Amino acid sequence: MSKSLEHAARWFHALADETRLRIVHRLSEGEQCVCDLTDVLGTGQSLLSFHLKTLKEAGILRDRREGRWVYYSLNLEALEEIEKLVGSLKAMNGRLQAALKCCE
Amino acid sequence: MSKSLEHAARWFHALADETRLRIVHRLSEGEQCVCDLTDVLGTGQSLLSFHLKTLKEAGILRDRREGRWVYYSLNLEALEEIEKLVGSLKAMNGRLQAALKCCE
DNA sequence: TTGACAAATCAAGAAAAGTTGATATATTGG
DNA sequence: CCAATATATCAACTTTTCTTGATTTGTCAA
Repeated sequence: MSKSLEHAARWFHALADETRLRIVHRLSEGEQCVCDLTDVLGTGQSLLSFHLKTLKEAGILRDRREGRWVYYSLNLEALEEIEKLVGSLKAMNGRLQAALKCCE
Repeated sequence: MSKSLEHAARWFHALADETRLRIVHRLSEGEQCVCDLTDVLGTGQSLLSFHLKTLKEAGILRDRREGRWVYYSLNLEALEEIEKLVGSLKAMNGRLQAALKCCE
């Protein structure tokens, strides 16, 4: 755990922003090119680029260039790891609860 | 989803810090009083208080006063919701993949 | 090759979050 | 009630992150 803390924190930080969550949600429908994501933000293109970079560097998105366009998609492995991590945080606690329940 | 985005972002933000993850990890062993958590941080007590507050306000921790001491514990429901949320982000994508696989 | 479009990068400023030390509040034991 | 201990809050400061507009890079089509 201790070594992966930094990594985990980076994951959560990447998800800790409404706009980025909106992007991830959009991409959960499947791969999309940047140009199709522009409407997610009311504002400038550079900001979208910034958020995409943040998510990509955290390992949550992958990108792929195809001619003029760049396509982004979710990295499902990362999301799975995050899901497991969250699960593991409550896991031990749950076990303790269960253990206590049996001894009431 | 759209209405809960802000809430979700607050959850992830609360978890987007190594120290707070360390606290959560500690608490996954069960409820602990603040005084037992002081060693999680190398530094001052007010900082610990700040991080606990951040986690509590995000709904991830509960607190309970018992005499002079305040005990913090995980809010398992919140962690479960977070886990489900992360799962749902990859879910549709997974379904699409599965759907495609069957038609190869 | 040039012009047009997609996307990334950069620099500068604004906003938010983290950190620190000092002080306040609450509770209990003496 | 007073002194001691646990925890929270506050104000000031530092650091990080977000946002914007301008510039750059890459790719294609004419």
